[in-house]
Amino acid sequence: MGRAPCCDKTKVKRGPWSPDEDSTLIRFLETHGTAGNWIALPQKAGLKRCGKSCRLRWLNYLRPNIKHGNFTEDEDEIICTLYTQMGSRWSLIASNLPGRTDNDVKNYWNTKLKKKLLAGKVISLITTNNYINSNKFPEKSCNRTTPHDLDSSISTPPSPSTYDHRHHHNHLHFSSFSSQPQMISSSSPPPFPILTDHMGYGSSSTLVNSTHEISLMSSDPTPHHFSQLGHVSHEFSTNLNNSSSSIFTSSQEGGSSSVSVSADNSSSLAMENSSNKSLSADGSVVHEDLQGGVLMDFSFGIGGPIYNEFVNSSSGIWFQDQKASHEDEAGLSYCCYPNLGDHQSSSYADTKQAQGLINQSVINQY
DNA sequence: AAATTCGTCAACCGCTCCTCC
DNA sequence: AGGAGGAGCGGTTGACGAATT
Repeated sequence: MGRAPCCDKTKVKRGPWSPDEDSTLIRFLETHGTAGNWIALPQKAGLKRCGKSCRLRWLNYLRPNIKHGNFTEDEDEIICTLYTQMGSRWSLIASNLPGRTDNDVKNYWNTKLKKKLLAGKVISLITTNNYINSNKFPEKSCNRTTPHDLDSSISTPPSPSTYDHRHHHNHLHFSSFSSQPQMISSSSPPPFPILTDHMGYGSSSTLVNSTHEISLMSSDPTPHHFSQLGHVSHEFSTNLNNSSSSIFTSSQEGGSSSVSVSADNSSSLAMENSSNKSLSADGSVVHEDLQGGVLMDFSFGIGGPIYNEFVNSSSGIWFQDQKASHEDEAGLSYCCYPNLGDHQSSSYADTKQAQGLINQSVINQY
């Protein structure tokens, strides 16, 4: 037997509030206050609303000194800092931002700040890693995020009791497949840049090894079997000892993506995409010089921009498509597992195959 | 120009927390 | 101590305008 609902849902009005309702609520609250009982308030005020709805309307919209929109850089910073420290405790975070409501902060985080931070973090992460000149693979690790843990790829806030600030310094933290987030520091220097692109529908990837050779890998139609392509129809350079080399691949939608890899001592990678529209709206990062990191895939032609994918070579990062454009693509995720040797995959057409492969490999190897 | 997709955000839902009796 | 019920919270939904195809 469940708990009785707070009001009769069939007898209360729902949906957007009218100006009349707003003024009725404001007048009542200014005169009487809540009298410590929101549930009884609508009846007293003459509103055909649920008490909870009244409370929400007042707290999030009508009460004095509410600020809407236009979060400042300072506020961004506060939100990011507090989110890192305490997670999605929106009311607590909002209490540090005068005039902001928990709902506002939550919406802002979910719609804008998360993406902004993600892009920034990726740059930050990549900037901290200098791995073109490294020639050793990191220790075995299985740092992964689940497709549902996009937040985790930014930084999974641990529970306050276990959080150790010493480990939170300019590294991404990943949670494993276990339901409980884990703090795993990506302290091992990543080995080599690895990039993948979706040349055609099958999985393909480009692997840059310690001698700066590039291998283009592709899966045949059979899952679990990857083989090195004998040849590729894409122009690429096999010599990264030059100060600058380029790899050209084609995106699925026909636009061509150009990745310039500079393998000189500065260990920088510059990337650009000649198909502007295939960049995500918030993908300005691809125009920046990235230190020792490689952008994976630029976009999929599935009806809209997606988050750009990056890989930190010591840790796979899962990125999830935004809202599915097509039903059967709902919840797609892309993955990269640099620590699994040659097996790289990100093409959405075989995500499930890759996932199966990766999961098996993980079981076998870790 | 119309259709489709995306982004935003107010509002809702259901759960836990807290207080009072 | 424990049960009832209101308050508070965080996740999610859905309407709607904007942007894109």
